[in-house]
Amino acid sequence: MSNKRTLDGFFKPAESKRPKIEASQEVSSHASYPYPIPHLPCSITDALGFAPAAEAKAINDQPDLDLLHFQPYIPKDVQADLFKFLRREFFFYRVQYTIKRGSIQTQINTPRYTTVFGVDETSYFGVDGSLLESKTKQPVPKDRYKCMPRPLPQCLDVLRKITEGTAGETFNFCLVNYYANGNDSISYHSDDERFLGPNPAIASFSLGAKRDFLMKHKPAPMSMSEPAKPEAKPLKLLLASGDMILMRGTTQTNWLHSIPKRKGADSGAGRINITFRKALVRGGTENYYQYNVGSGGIFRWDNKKQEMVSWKATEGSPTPGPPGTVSLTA
DNA sequence: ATATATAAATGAT
DNA sequence: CATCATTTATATA
Repeated sequence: MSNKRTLDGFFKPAESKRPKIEASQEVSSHASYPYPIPHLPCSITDALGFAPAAEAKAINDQPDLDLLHFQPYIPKDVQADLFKFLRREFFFYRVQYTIKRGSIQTQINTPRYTTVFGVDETSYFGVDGSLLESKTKQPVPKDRYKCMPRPLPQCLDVLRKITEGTAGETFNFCLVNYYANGNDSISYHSDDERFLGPNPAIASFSLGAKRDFLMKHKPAPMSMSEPAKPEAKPLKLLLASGDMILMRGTTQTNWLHSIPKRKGADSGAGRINITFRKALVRGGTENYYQYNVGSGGIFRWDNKKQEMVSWKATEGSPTPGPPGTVSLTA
């Protein structure tokens, strides 16, 4: 289609206003994706060259705590575009399960949307997108994984590389969470799974709505009767769009963190959280895909409804976005 | 089975 | 009422 202005177009201001972000023609495709994911628009990629946009504030004045807070990391002028791009292009899952409370079955909707990319260090993706063994460079046996690992799409891989440079660490996994509103949350936990190794570094990005991030030291193991320890007050950080926190050292083994539910002001706005981490062994891959993808359906952002809607995997109807040339892999 | 994890429910300010 | 801290219930390893 031609970009020449027509008389018709002249009287349609909506047409000229629309493309705020230049659409990228290329996409990341992979057999494990429900549909191809567009590459990052170069306006965003270019701006990311200036990241980190601020020097980090070190937060290490408490026992076993070692973290850096970049406010922001993503340059201000593209932070909103990046948020919208990712929310629009990614496929999400809302893991649900049922439990019995007393006698009544209740359905639990995991209070956030999730999606995940990556594979642990024992494997990597070849240029054609196939999984290879790190050790032998041979194809991994078909039954090695119960899940189907997904390579990072280009748009995340760009961010990954920049983050690796800042952190002085390498990452092979990317977890993406979407907190649709103040009712979405995650309760206190640590990212201290064994498959991450002893002192995992985790880079966590915030985009979209501001949310509180609470951290508290793990309770000391209860010893016999005597020492009732006074629990220290949780540390509260307000995470804004474009911020990044790098958690390292002994932080994960000794601290818990959470995103609590929030009412009021920002409660209607969505927040995307992106974490980069490194899984060392197979178990990490299985775990992450099990708990962040599960077996439920796909959700996508509906710009008209301004909410996540379940996405029908009807044949051949891929992205609402522009069809482009297909790159072989991320 | 003991321990850990997670979200809901409850109680307090 | 919103937030915070604690407890409860269940699941899973």
